[in-house]
Amino acid sequence: MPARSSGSSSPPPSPPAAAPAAGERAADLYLIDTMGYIFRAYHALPRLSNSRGTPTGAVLGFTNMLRKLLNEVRPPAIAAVFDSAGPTFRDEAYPQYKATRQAMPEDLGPQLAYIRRVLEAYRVPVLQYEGFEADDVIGTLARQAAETGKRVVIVSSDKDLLQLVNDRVRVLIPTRGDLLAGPEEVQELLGVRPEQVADLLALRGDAVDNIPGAPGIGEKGARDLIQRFGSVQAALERAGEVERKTYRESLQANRERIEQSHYLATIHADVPVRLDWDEVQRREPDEAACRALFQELEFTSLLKALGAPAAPAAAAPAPAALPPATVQAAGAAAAGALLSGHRVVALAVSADNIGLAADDTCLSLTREAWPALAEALAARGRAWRVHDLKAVRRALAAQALPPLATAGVEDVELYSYLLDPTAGSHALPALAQRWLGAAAPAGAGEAAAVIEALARRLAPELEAAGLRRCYDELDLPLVPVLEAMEDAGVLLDPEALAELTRELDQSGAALERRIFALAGVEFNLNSPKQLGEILFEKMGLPQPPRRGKGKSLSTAVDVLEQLADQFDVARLVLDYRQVAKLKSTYAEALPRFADASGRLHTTFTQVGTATGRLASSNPNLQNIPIRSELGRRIRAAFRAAPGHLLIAADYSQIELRLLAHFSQDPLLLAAFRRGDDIHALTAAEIFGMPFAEVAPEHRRRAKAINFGIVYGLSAFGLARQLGIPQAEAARIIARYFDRYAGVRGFIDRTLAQARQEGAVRTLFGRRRPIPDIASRNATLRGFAERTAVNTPLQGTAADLMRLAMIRVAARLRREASAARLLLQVHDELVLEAPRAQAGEVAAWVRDEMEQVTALDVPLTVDIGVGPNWRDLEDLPQ
DNA sequence: GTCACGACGTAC
DNA sequence: GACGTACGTCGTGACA
Repeated sequence: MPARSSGSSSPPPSPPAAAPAAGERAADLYLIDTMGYIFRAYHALPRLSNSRGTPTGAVLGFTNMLRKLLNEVRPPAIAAVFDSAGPTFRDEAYPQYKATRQAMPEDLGPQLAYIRRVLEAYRVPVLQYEGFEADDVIGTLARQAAETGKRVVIVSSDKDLLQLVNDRVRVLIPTRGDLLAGPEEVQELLGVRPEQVADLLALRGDAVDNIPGAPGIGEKGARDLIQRFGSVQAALERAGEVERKTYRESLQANRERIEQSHYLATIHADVPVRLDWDEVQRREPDEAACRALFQELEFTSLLKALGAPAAPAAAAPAPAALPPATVQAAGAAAAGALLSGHRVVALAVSADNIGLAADDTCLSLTREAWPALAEALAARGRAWRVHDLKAVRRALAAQALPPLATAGVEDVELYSYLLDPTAGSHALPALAQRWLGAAAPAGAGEAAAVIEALARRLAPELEAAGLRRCYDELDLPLVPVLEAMEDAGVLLDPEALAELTRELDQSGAALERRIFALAGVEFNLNSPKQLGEILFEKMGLPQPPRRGKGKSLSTAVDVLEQLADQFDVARLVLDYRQVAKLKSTYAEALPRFADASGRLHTTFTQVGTATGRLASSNPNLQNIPIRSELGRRIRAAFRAAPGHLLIAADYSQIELRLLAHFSQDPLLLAAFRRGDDIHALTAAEIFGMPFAEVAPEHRRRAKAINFGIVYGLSAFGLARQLGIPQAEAARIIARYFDRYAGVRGFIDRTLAQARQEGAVRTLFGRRRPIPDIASRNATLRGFAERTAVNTPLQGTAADLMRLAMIRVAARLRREASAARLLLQVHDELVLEAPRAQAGEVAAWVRDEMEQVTALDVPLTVDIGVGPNWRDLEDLPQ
């Protein structure tokens, strides 16, 4: 199989400059869904025209896409497919098909002739067959090519064509950042397998293709139904089982229409056309014809590009060496040979597919080969290379294969994250593109090959950047800890939330009535736009300074707070907002995530933040309310299991302690060593008063300053936060730096280092690039500077917490404890322990956390133990 | 209807 | 211009 060339032996520059070109020979044949693309380009671009008034926007958009494809991918064979000019068999089957399709916009029609001339100038053959639509022609040609072992890429933004995707056929979606969709991406994008796309569209409909779909069933409903029943036919037959009335009745009442939709959505890959390889071989563009055409259209930038010499080949990073061909369907013998011949093996596991790679071989395993893999997984002394270890371990468990031991694993996702946490996606296709200049892998064998190549490519980078220790001691060992926490979940009391929902409903409705009465009109209270107009225009409240570039009047909490004393309506809106927020985001939403036993399993993302913190989603359990009394009702619904207690352990003032450590400021160091109330002390210092005389208001302002310092504060920001004049804020800040000169020094040193290295680091060496630190744009630079100051503090706190979690998890195992880690909320850990052991576990958890590392100030941990996440009793030191 | 985005608000 | 890091909900306007 012609697959990839092994490419040049010289590695790409490091890190890769700009956007690397797509991999050479990512496929053998490229088929463009021409009209589909043109419609997108037409709508996406402004209505350009040349000096004679000829509309040119769609032509330009199409030409740019085509040029990029030809130059960056250099397809070996390519064709632009058009729909039949006359009626097709679908029109005959369903006369109403396309009957309602909107007429082509009047300024698009004339552009089609130009687009054909563009294709002619670039010498890209046009395929158009009377009686057949482009989709069916593309489907047929792709099938024919794939059957002979060739790889095909379809260029289209039409969801319909995703049904053609398989191991050898992928869809390049220009409107989604040139996503190259293989079977896994289709699953990710649509939630169904490629062969179910037509079923999905039959229910959901597709306006672009004029597929009506089932009324009342949208994207989500269609996906759920197809996932549940497998096909539209099954969904129709078993419609009676559907709980949701809208869906059930729509299925039952629209059977014929849905079946028709399915027919229309199904691509017929068996139309009588034949792929002629000679015809589609790529040829060099006719430069003279391009030049003439671009002159006529007045495409000056394209003309300029033509004039320039061809891009030097060295500009693009050479593709890294990838193993040549995937041996499809490798049996036990091939797998056994690979495994016994290599100690280090890359492993990719998807839903039901497993790939292995080592050196220059990669395999997609058949079921027969799984026992060989199982044996290798269970053996010791082997080093595995993977992408997303947590997911791989889960996938193996789902297939009842032995667990993958964590030690020694190379996870290229974590490598990528450590090398640049801000790099954007760390998903495998993105890494393949970014580091190898290769297209997204299509099957499990190829995925393993890409992982193998990435591991070889990134491991030296990791060493060079001094990040090996972070990987070995923090990021890798954390993986199984997070996996266990997600698996454990946390018990939710749905009745408590149902009761709260009822109360919130009532008070929300009452607040709404009172607000409407004051406003004299009913409107959508949830719309900031409408609310702003009512408050500041109709009711004449003093208008806040308009924020940002938009002309909307801000109704944000700090604006309304200012008005709340004077205008009842502002207070009522604030109260309504709180009620609405708690109801929609928490009280109603959380129970929907609970499993059959009532537990909530979040997903912790280890590579989701710029600083090294974790992120939590689906549901996010790192932003459960705590500050207001009503909000704490939500927290009270997080319960310990029967016979158990929750233990919450949080680092006290960890970022300010780190500030003391980094800055070596004598006042801060002394304060933390004495165990002072740091905010009260700051108040005494900046307001020049004895400690004993500090009033709550002083402390509040000092607390805002302390937080501000950690966030890289400005006088403007502090003024807004405290609602004081900017000049006063500036005086307070000046006074702070006067008293805490060490902090000034820390900020200056950090900024100097950021300017010099273009990056900042945490105590453990975790690195974050700060590219804008040298920007001439003052806004960008200011942002970069604040980031540079904040990241070492926030990031070091995150590192310490990672280490503490690893230690706590290790001790739980060592002691064979029945307690479990459940949640992490940045500076807090939540555990669940049998009642009898809770006190003892709490005591040693505190100890492990406080002793996690030695700093120049003590770390202190506050511990609470109780039946739920709100009612916690302090465990004294 | 779908989608992307901004406004807003919750946490640390 | 707007003090750091996240994620979820809602409304909106553009596109279909």
